[in-house]
Amino acid sequence: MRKDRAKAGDEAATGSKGERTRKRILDATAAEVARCSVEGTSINSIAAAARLKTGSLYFHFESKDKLVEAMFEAGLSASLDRLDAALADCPADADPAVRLYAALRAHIGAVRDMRDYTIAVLGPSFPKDAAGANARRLRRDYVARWTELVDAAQREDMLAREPDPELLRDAILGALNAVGLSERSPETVFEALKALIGDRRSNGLDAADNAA
Amino acid sequence: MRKDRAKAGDEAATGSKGERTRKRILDATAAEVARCSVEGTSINSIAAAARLKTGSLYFHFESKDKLVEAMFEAGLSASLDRLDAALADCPADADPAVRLYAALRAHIGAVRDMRDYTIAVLGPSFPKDAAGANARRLRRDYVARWTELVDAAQREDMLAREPDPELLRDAILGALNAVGLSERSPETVFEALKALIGDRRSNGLDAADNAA
DNA sequence: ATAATTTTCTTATACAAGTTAGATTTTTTG
DNA sequence: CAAAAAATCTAACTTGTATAAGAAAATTAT
Repeated sequence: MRKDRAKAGDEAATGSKGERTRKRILDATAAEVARCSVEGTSINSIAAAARLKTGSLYFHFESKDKLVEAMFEAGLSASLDRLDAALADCPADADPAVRLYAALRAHIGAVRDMRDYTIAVLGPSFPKDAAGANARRLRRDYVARWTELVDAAQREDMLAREPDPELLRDAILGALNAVGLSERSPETVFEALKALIGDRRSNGLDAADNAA
Repeated sequence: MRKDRAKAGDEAATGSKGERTRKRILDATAAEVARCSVEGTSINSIAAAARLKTGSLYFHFESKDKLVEAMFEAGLSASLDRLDAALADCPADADPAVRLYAALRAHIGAVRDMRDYTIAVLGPSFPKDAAGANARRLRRDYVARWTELVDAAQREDMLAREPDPELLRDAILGALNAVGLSERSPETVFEALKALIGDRRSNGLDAADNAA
């Protein structure tokens, strides 16, 4: 009955007891879902990971589906917030490469800081079709940001113009997801993606590397 | 008790009745796993999709795990065969771009011709750690081919040299998987990937587009 | 066609998962 | 500290799932 206020990034042991265990349950859900995908995780394992008995979960969430959905929403809205913050840091009229690189770093940073949530949400486990209207909307917003970035990059000839922007966006996000979860340092991962995506304007050599 | 002979690409209604239903079961498994991931699919739904009663599956496969594993093996070995055939068609000393593009086309073609198997195997559902030693070996072989391709491309300066080849390979495969399942025509998909990957030697304009 | 064999169906069992309701404990509040 | 509220536990019930064994049907060979 209580309105949600818990975000995925917080760390301190703040809020009432209820809010704290609610957060613990969401964290546990993210961890389990990241490991076993949504159908593969039982509410038993979630409860165990949250140091609760199975039935107790139902005081905080009315069903497994609602719980998973809440976890998705928390992860997605945190990722989206980070992305928007990063984009707000560089002016809208900045070079598309700068903005695109900022987005790459934001995504990689999100993976680093909220690994389980990110894997659950952006990674293999996410059920593109099920997963509640709210989560779907957040995810649509997230990829919409990338569509804009790619589109702008194409208009400025940073990226090839021929391919459909949405196809190119999916390819970039696919690469990002595949590599974002790697063990390497965020910088290494970022450099690899930058090298893959490239910049048609700077022929051969790299030049535009001025990010926030 | 019968040695396996059914591959994933065959289409004709050939072989004894047992082999035909065995194939039907594998197809159904691929379809269900592609839709719901491995833990999400019940042996009931597989049986239904194969027009059988649940118990009858156990005449052909001794357990759900073995069945899923057999499906993985069929899909992987078919994909690998296609990739190797495509690579055999262009000489080992061909330009790395030509070989890389051939591999891209082979992968996209595999997705097109055996959609469910490919989604199950290369897509989100595949359990990287579980899934039987045999399937794991096949998958290792598959990505190994790509490592070689990327490595060669880096040596010839088609791709940037700095990024770790395995990181670059993962990024490319990630893009490939994300976009390979798209509804667009294989050519469109291929062109988008080619544009993303690019060729550092042909600055700006495209030139090397002579594939098998 | 008849027998042998292969394939499929039926039925039963055991277990795990999601869920609920009520008792019990903990936390908060006056 | 006592009463109210919030949080957790216990112990069931329900359903679905994987699997096994034997009967029934369909295929194949003779």
